[in-house]
Amino acid sequence: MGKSETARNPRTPKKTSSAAKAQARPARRPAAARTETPYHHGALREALLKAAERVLERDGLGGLTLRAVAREAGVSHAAPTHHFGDLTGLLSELAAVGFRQFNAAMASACDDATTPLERALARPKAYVVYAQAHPGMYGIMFRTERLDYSRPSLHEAAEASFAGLANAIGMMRQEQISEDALTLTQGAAIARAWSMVHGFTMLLLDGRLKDILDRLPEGTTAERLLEAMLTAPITGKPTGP
Amino acid sequence: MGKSETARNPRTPKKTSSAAKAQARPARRPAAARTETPYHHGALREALLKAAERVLERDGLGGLTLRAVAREAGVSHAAPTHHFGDLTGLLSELAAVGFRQFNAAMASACDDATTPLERALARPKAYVVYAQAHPGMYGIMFRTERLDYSRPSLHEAAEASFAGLANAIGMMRQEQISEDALTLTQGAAIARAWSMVHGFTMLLLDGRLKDILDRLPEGTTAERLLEAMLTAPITGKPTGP
DNA sequence: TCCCTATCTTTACATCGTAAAGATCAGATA
DNA sequence: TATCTGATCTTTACGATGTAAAGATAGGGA
Repeated sequence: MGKSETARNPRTPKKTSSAAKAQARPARRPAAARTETPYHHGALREALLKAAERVLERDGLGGLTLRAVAREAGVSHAAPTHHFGDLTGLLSELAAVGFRQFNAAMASACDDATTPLERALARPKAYVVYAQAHPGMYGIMFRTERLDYSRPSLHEAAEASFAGLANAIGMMRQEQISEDALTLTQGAAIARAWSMVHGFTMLLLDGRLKDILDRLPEGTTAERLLEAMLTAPITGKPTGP
Repeated sequence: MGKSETARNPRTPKKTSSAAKAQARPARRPAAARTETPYHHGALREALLKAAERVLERDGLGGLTLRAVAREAGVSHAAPTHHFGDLTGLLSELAAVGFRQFNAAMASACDDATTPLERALARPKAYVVYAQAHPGMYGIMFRTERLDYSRPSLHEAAEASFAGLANAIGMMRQEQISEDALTLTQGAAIARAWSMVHGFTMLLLDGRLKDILDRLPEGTTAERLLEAMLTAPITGKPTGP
């Protein structure tokens, strides 16, 4: 507290004497042996992303700033610029990390399912479980407006996420989902599944389902409500509000 | 461009001479006759909310700052503080305005419906139409994290919105929705309807449904997709080719 | 050995939210 | 009528943020 913006291992700022140089850091830095970061970090990009994840979990979306991330990584506040350009760049790369985590969680959940009902519910449940476990990351992925989907890493990760969803819907409907054309029914099925789970998750994270949950039978959990929501019988009429 | 933060009708800053006073503004301000704002605005609170709405439509969520709103209203940057406390206060009151607009649009749309199918689809369609017409306001209502629901105006407006939704579900299911208790089936129906429409809207506004829409038959609109999404059975086998 | 380029730091600036103190006005009070 | 008081608005100030630009430093090839 009270430290002036940067707190590295103190280094002589002006002197370029090679003696001080040799004393201050290892002569050659033998491939990730030192934990003390020298002037050139070596893997600052990854370090910044991990620092950003820590800041996000600790301080939430509002606390995730370029300077806070740089502070957490122990570098100057302008260091991230060289690796991510601007805040949008950092957020986009972080969102890409999130999408990859997310996709991995999905794939893992689907592998564990055996019965058809389990296979149908595994994905949406994993979706909500991930969001609840990483609300900050989910916010980066789906709440932030400052994302640049033209960045290849983010584009690919998000695309993979969508492809996984479309594929799951196709599996459930026992038909092949074409890459370049969809019937209205297919599109509606995908949009419905995605909208339902995504909407449920956002409302849940925003605390807007609290009123409903409180009025449900004692001890009804969000997962149980999700399950009921997904498996409810058709009432005969359209399902809109 | 380049004006130094505040631009009111120029006023003598130090002189308190009553002659200059009489010249600079009307003697009594006869109940909203002058458009030139005197020192005491008279209705600054409402003026700030309208200014905020303009800024939101013009510059989007990212451009909506306390200082921008004050600028738009033609007052000093600290003037909003007295009426809204802080940024959270302004956003919350603006969100309340949005919820009231939203509720009015819903009610109006339901009134126009005649057939049962129309009655079922009127609300979700109006929901999406409102969000598309006022994406900034929808963002304030559902995307912002800085909202204070303990403020009565926001709490009531949002509560009314939810009550309208629950009521519509009750009407459709032809049963009374109790105020203090819900069956799991009822809760699931409400959560499903809300999640579906809210999720669809967010995905649509974020441009995430663009891929789907592009792959659908030529000229399929978002509304048509929404309709198909709402009128098709939830689970089951493919109903078409 | 020397220079070149990528990487990181320092410095600077405009903008933002917020707090505090000063200016101004409307109406009550005398 | 004159003064006082509280509400309203402005001015000033401060720390934090994103971003640009210039300086410092290393690593690797000429």
